[in-house]
Amino acid sequence: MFNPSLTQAAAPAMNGFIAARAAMPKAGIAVHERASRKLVETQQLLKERLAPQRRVVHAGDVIYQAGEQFGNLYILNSGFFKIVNLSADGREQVVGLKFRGDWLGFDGIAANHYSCDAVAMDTGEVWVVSYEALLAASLAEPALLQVFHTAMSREIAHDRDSLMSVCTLPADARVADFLRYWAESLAERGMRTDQITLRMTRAEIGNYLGMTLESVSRALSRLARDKVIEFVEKGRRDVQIPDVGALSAFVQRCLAPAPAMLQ
Amino acid sequence: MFNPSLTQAAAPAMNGFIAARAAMPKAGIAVHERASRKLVETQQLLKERLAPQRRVVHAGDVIYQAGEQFGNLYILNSGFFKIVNLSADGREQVVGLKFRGDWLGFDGIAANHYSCDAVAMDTGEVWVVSYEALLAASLAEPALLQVFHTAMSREIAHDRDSLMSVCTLPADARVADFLRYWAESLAERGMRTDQITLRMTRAEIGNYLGMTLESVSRALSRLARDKVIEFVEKGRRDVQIPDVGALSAFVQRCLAPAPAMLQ
DNA sequence: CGGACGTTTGATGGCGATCAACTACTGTGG
DNA sequence: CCACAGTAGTTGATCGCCATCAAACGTCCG
Repeated sequence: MFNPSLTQAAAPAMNGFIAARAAMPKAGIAVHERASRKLVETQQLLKERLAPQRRVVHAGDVIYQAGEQFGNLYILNSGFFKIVNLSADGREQVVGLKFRGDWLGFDGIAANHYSCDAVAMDTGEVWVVSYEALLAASLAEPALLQVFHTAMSREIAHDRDSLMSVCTLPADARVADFLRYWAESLAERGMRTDQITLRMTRAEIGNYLGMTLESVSRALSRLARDKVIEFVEKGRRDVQIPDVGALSAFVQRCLAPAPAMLQ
Repeated sequence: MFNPSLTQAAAPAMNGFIAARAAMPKAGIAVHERASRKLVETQQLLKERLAPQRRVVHAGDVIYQAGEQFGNLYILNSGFFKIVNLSADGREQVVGLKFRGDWLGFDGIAANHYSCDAVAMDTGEVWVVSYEALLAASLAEPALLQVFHTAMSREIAHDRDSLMSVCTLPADARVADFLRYWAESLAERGMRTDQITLRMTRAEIGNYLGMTLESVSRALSRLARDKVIEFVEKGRRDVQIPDVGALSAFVQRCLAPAPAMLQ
């Protein structure tokens, strides 16, 4: 893992757009406010036009599982979900995390059955929408289709980012990037990000990031030692993140080839 | 990498459906014929209802790149593409491979600009369809929408499988699984699978699989030594795969904890 | 023919997996 | 209330896979 190998074959034509996004300063806050408002609007639209069945879930509840007949899409109104992929030989892999406003069940459309398990990690509420009903309703309200496509598109884009993290970052950086992602996700939804409660065990985080629970634990200890995060007293499940930017900086530090001692 | 760690936390409730799919015997051929026919029908539908602009591409051509304004979706009618993700700090990662019938550009819908580069790896033809035009046309022909959603859904499902491979398989198995995926992709499209031409360098394959080009090379040598694949004389770019099943078996062998010498 | 590029193969080292021991929190029953 | 599992997390010691470095070879193309 952690191979800048392609770079040695194809020169990385550094992209101005991408670089600009990274350089984005404190404008992030305004961006998050806008995103958060948009989310509320979208949820409102869905509620009005689809009148979805609401379903309360608790940690451990499975909302659909691999192999089950497809039919519904689920919109997460509160709580957290993990998406778990299963292989024929019994391997299991956390392939996604879902927050408020995210949709679940897209993977079922193509094959007409779901290909993953969707498991609640906390108390929450999901809205159940039949795929057929969504299509029908979107004839009257095209904005529904737009919302639906946007959710799918976001999922695709994020899955690619996940793959990139796993393929190009060393273990410590992956954990830092994971925390950054989690904090970003909360921020976009207008939630606090300075103190977050990880709803996953070290084993689950490790599985998601392609490493062992011990490595996750060590990485977190290292992050705490470097004051990038801080553990809240009594219980290592809560993490304080004074500065999300410090997490990004930590990732970059992991990628830096050598400290460049002199000069 | 290569961690069955989650299993130690959450018992893998082995899923009958998944197991059944793996056990699928020679029925695969019929499945592929059906898929291939379906593909032709779908392409026909798209051609008739959308009258897409056709564009011939050659190896190296970039059909869209990260940051570019979104507007079009692209349907691959022939040839091969790679999708390359770029990070702000210059890392680049091959996050997807596209074959005939696949769509490109979904990642642009959400943010209204593409987030990856789409690069041709061979001569081919893509059909250019404006997203707006697609939505408009699908009012008259709902089947278009179904085709579109199916393509997105398949992409999501496959991205998850990729993540699982990278996270749970050791290097040799990843390469074997990659070849199996490539052969499967060709088979589904009615193409020959016994002899395939990899249109990627070892460095590109390695990048896609999260390992170095040297590891890819060694893995291929090992596969050849075990007679799972065979190199065609003159040029290590062509690979013969006498039996795709042998690749799956090789993956399982890599996962098997110990040879279990006795008994 | 020479240079660029892709590939193979060997030698070595380091990151992270594995194994193991210990601590801390939680809930259960005496 | 405490004893107690049982679960989750931390930390250390060791090992092995794979990255890295290095050298050589084959192929392609000017």
